[in-house]
Amino acid sequence: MTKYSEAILEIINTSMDHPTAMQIYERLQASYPNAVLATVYNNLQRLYERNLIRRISVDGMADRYDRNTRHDHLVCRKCGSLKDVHLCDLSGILESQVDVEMLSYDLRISCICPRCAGAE
Amino acid sequence: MTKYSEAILEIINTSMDHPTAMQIYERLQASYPNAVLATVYNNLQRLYERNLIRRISVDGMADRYDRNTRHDHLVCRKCGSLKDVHLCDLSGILESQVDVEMLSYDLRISCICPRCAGAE
DNA sequence: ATTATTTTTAGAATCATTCTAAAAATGACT
DNA sequence: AGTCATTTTTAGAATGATTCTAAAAATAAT
Repeated sequence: MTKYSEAILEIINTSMDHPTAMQIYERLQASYPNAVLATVYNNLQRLYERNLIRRISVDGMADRYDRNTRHDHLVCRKCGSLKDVHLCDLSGILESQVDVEMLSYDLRISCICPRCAGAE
Repeated sequence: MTKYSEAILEIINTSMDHPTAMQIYERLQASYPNAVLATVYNNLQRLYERNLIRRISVDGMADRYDRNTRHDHLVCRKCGSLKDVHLCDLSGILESQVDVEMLSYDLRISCICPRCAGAE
């Protein structure tokens, strides 16, 4: 764990808003003004491979990063915004239905967020 | 529904391999050799908005498209390959736990595909 | 038929992300 | 504390999927 890894992991673990690489980069500037965007990407990739963070890809938008805690997401079908939601753990149910080793699962519920619903 | 919409929807509905826009474009060439890639993107976008097809974004790869039937996916954590899997319908369970209108849900099970598991 | 709307086209533009190669930092082992 | 190997950082270029633009064509509406 280098200082950048630590700092980036910390940012993700304390952010509630599913930041993009760019947003993480901006937040990192506060403590490391000389860090470079490529470093953020490098570290995000490594943290992801080590399974320390989650990555959420929604079409058309930059990937977003999230703490690796058990929770699910509401995804707005219009604007792509994410919201955490804590549903029951489905691991057991799913594991019994799948014949490969399940590393994790990702559940996204598609909906229209209040903001988009309001803007009709 | 224009001829391109129809043809592209048909391609997606009869493809079992989660094709990318480029692959759909290539397959479309068989019946419409003059069609253009932008047309494929335009139509994919429209079909998606009309909820006639599914779109699957996995980080780092081109989006893939899929029939809009109830099924879930195994996603290889290494190579990103997709495989259909038919798990029980969770709509009921989920709907009761969420306080917004659920349009649909997307469940991905992360695993290592046989090919990647073999290549150690 | 005329007008309005939607779709297609070609190519440029965008933009997130990855790549490259060199420099720096770190770690391992004497 | 010195050498060698490995990992990380850096700057900037390159990539590549997707979107945008503006004009032409097709389609639908009146």
